[in-house]
Amino acid sequence: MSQLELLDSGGVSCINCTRNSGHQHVVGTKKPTGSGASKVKNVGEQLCPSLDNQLNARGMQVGHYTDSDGLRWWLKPHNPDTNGPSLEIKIEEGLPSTAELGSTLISQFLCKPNGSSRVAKSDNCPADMEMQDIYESVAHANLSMTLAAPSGNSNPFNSAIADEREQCKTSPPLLLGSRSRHLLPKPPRSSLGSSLETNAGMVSQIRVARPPAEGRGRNQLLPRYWPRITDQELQQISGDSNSTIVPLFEKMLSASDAGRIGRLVLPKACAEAYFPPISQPEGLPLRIQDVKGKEWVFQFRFWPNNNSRMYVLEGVTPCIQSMQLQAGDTVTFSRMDPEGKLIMGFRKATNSAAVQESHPSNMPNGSHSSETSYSGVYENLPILSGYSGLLQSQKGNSESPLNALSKKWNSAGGDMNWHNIEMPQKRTREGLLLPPMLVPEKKKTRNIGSKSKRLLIDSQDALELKLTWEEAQDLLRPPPAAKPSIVMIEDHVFEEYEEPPVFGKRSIFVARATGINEQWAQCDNCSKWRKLPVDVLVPPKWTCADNLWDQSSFSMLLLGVHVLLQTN
DNA sequence: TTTTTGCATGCTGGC
DNA sequence: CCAGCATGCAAAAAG
Repeated sequence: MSQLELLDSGGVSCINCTRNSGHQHVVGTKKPTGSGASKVKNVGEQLCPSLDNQLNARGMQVGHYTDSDGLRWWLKPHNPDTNGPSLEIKIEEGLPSTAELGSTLISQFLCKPNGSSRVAKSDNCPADMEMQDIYESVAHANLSMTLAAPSGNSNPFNSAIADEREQCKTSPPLLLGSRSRHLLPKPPRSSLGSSLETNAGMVSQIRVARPPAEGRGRNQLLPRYWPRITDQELQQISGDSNSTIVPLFEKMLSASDAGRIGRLVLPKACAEAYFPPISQPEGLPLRIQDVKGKEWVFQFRFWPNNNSRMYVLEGVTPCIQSMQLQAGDTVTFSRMDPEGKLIMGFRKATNSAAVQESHPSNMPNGSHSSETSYSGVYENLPILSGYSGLLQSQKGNSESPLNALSKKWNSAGGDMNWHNIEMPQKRTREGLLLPPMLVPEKKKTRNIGSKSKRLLIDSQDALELKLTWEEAQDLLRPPPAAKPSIVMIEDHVFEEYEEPPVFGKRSIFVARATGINEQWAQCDNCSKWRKLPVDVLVPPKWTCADNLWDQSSFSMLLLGVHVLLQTN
């Protein structure tokens, strides 16, 4: 087992022993080469200026989002310093899962009536044009954002590497010149009008997969590793300090990761992008602060593997145990700039079926969410709670969105099945046509393979669809010039925008409900609108006679956005 | 005998 | 097809 040494690092609390300061956990350091605990010591003062400072100075930091351009921000360069060094945005592997799902879903909804993989232009669709911009920026632009090589030997890890001598000796200066940089977009913010702007604080809690911070390598991180962190969590991490928290990546723990071996396999691209470069298999000790403020030193190393490398963090068991993590939970890695300190957070997979067996969700409405803990703050972070909207058809025989979706879910040959809209997996539903987020997948990720021992389920997918709708809300906002017509549904006033961008046979109506926290559904029989409990799942076919009150929640309806699909 | 370690194997998803 | 990665497994080390 890994050695555990306590070295003087000052002011670090420790839960494995009762003392609160003056020592430091050093784990995973038993190394034949001697690059282990015995070599771990306090990192010296910064030897190299941090590139991140430069980046931050260029507005590249992600700690604070103030822009309100919506999803476009995600996918477009954000370089306020147009006179700065040459930047190109690189989106090599695709969109973040959320953006991918969201924009793709919307595009499928709105722009792909024929199931085309391309986004068709639509001159009578301003929103479409916006989305098309997004798509084209993604589809065309192999946007590579590379910061021109800065001078100097910047090292953002100077406070994370436990042994700076080894680092400097074995690792060349970061290949900053080749740093591929991913823009750090703002999370999608609803621009749904004044009624929602009053809830800006809530919006900041939207959990989105953020395109990761600038990395060193050229490898684009897979969206599943993109950090999902809310603005609120960022603020919790940074606290009142001037530090900027840069979400780096996250990883769902596999059974192996969470096992007793104490080896956390790191995604190669993440390791190479955000952790210090290592040239020797034994790697180097890496100092990481966990959510409780404790500092751990893990051995960051790699194994040769098929002419490649397999990066691992060794000695994570005590840390994982202290966080009470298990397979399916997610660990997150962030960097605190300008110190360059690595921060390790976690998010419990409360919506994991496997985890639920022992940790049923305590969400009062049964909605499944995830909880991220940073800096010792562990609390439920409601993901768009407090609002529900309507996702129902227009009156008459109009096909509800859910209907449309469910049909597609069950239509293998449909032109808008979930596979086509780039959900991670095919979405075939049985029984109640639940939205994907509410139905456990037989095979959600590669973690759930043929091997029964693999326990993981993907807690991200559910979130992704939710985010899809969050982004949908952002995308479906009416054109600025659109003037709403006021309609009354029951006693509630809706601003209904009926400047229908026509996509094939569908028209889109976006209505903004003002000040409601209710869910309404239209009876398929009598066409009358009924107020339903927020937590009720509304199936595609719903009549007043249906008793739905004890169904699980349907949290796709959020922010009071009323998305109406109408068949022309 | 148990645990740790280093590598191998094979599945999976992306290209 | 191939890279990535979860996990298996055997050898080495430790108890």
